[in-house]
Amino acid sequence: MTMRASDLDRVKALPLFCKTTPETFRDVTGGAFLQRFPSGTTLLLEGDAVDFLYVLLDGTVELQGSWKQKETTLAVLRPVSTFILAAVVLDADALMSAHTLERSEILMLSGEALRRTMKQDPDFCFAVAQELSGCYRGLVRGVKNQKLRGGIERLANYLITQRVRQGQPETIQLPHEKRVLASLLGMTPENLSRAFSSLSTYGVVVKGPLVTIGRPEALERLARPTPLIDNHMPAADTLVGKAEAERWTAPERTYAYA
Amino acid sequence: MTMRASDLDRVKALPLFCKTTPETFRDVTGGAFLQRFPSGTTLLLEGDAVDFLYVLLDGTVELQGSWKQKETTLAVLRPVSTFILAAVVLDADALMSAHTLERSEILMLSGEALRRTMKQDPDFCFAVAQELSGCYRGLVRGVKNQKLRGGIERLANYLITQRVRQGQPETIQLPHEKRVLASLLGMTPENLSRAFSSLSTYGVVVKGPLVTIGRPEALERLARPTPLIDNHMPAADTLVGKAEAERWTAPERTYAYA
DNA sequence: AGCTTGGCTTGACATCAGTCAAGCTAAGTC
DNA sequence: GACTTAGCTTGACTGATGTCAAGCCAAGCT
Repeated sequence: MTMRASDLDRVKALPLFCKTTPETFRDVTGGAFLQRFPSGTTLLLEGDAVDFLYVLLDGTVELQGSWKQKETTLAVLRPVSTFILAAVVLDADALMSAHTLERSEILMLSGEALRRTMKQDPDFCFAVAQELSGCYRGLVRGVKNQKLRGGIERLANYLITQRVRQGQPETIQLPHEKRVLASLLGMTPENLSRAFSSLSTYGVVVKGPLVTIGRPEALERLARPTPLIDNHMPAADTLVGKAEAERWTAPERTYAYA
Repeated sequence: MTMRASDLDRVKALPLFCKTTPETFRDVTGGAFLQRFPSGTTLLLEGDAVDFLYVLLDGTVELQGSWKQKETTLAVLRPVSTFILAAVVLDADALMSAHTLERSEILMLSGEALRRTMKQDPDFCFAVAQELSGCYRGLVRGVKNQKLRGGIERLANYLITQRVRQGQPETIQLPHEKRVLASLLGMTPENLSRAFSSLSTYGVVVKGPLVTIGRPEALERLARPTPLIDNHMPAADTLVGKAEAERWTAPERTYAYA
């Protein structure tokens, strides 16, 4: 409940809000409240009515879908991110469940206020539409990744993307547990292990959460990343949303393939 | 170029436009033009800049993604549908290519005009946001379908969904070639054939494009459809967009499973 | 009618991915 | 420091899916 001014500043800096007028921002954040959750808390279950737009300010949140005892990770979020925007806009039930992977701080904005404000402020509404477009395109990339590539190729591309986001170091750090990564990549933990070991041929060495990419060129020849699937936007100090990430275009690079 | 008044009426009836003022509708459709394409025409390639919002008025359009000589079908559209809305809103490159599967009539609306109008008319902008949310949720369903179910289960659920959309007849008609269906379901044509034959155990009989579902209950026990993945909205006479389909909630039914 | 074509099917095979069970390792506990 | 636990890894096995090649069938053509 206690909300620091700095928290609101971080929300205001989100692409969704960074161009809104102070009045609109006040309207949307009106009945908002900040909540802290321990690790492993379920925030939302599939099928639940969605009353709030969630903004992750600190910690990690996993979005997952399930069917017949099986579960799959659809996304792993890090601060600062919003989630379940689409369900809020349509005032519909959630299609995925959300739970914390670490102790997290989450700001909850009234969905009703958000919809009302959208109808009043066209600039804000446009920002929402842009954010939704970005989310949509992120999912299109995900479907292509899933349907067109095999497990090892997905892992190889994941590593390359992480390397770019972390500033091209020789050794990158996996941002979450391997079992979560496996689920995100659409494979079992056992298979992820095997995929890692088969990448040793390409100079990849794993040591706990640390992955050293000895020969990036070799890995890229296998992975064949393309801007039409992989968003290689580097991590910036500026906060960036799904929409901005989608507007960004890759610099000249050796994408030799269609 | 020749555009019938009835064509515009059908566009106006789309959920995107059905609540807009005549002025806004005129603004958006201002520089629009209608074009006819033969079967097999490529409308758009992955990576192309997107200058228009496309509205399919007649025929069939396939959206696909590709990587390394492989292609996969992301959606098959029938009239009346819009496509590549997200790319238009962000003024970004297309992530999927589009081509006609039949002779088609397509209305092309200026993307620039659409974005301009969104910023002027909050109600229209809201309708766009709703449509985008619907598209997003459709993709979430698609990812869950792909990652959580096996090939046979995907086919079984596809058949059940078609049965609902076609008004629960005993025999349904596949709306497109089997090779397209295979790609849509994320499998090879060979495997689709085998999947069909393994469904014969559940009362499914295939005769060309006609599929008879002899024991729907048996098929449902295998398929385990759920409103969190499958959108069983019945085909209505009223034109329906992605957003409306998402707002619709399933009637009481025997979803005995989580 | 005979021919050609494209789409679909079938079989044999190779490859890939999931499952089960056991063992390893590192972190936290007492 | 020994114990416990959770996460990860490894191996053997099974089942699912892709690949290649051949054959079938119906539609359209000459």
